Amino acid sequence: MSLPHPTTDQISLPIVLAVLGDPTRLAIVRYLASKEGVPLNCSKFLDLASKTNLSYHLAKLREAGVTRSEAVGTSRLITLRRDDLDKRFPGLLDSVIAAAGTDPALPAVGVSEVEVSA
Amino acid sequence: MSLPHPTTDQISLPIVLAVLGDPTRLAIVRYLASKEGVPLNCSKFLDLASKTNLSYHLAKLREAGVTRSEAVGTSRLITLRRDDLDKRFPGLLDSVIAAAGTDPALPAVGVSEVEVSA
DNA sequence: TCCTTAGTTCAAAAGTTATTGAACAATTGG
DNA sequence: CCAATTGTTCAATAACTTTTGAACTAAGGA
Repeated sequence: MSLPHPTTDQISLPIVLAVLGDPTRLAIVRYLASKEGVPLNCSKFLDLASKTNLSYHLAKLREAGVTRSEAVGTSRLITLRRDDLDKRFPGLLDSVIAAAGTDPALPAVGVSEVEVSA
Repeated sequence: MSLPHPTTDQISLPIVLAVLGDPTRLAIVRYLASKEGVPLNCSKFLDLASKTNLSYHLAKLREAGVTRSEAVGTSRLITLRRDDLDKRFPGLLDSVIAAAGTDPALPAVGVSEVEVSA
């Protein structure tokens, strides 16, 4: 870990909700959740926004305590802070992700990599 | 009912999250949840914001589908749309309200009316 | 070393949301 | 009818957020 992250008890509910209230960031979180445990780098999200803009949104997610970003070489490995979020706000992340899955207005997650290694 | 409300399936997750991400509105929702079933009028929230500003925030909550506002005389009776939210996004409202209860950065709810009729 | 890849930073512009006060409308009680 | 109560609307402003492009840093491979 290298970049500044809030500790678990510094995570604030209104900030988490506001951060997840942005469609781009919600899509990022859904994608991370669908690949739970697999650290992803920013390039995985380039279909969602420009590189600069992604940097901005990923920083927001990190600063809110929703994701963890670890610098590895020139990459940032990004993971969901599921354990910490579950500890701090039990059930919240699960219900948000489940809700996103049933909101027909939101795009299906992970559509852009249809069996890449088939 | 008189003012425009979205139907249950028009309720959008990012909009609900963004609306609940504002501290004033989150406080309103927590208060409504603590008085579940009792319709409240705007004056109950005057400690949270000015009258004009409340009108704005209550309209946001209504337009997002979080609350229902019914015009009765010169009052608006405001209730949580718990049934609809639970149907649309199961568990979401509960986990948000529970999370708000355990976030020490948020004020305790319903403090300003300490047994009014004691 | 030089080039490429991965991502950040900065400043500007664009867009959105929140807050305010003054004026307004509608209902109710005297 | 008059006045008070309840809440809305409007326009202005303030404050924030998002998006952009150009310039940058840092690591890794040839």
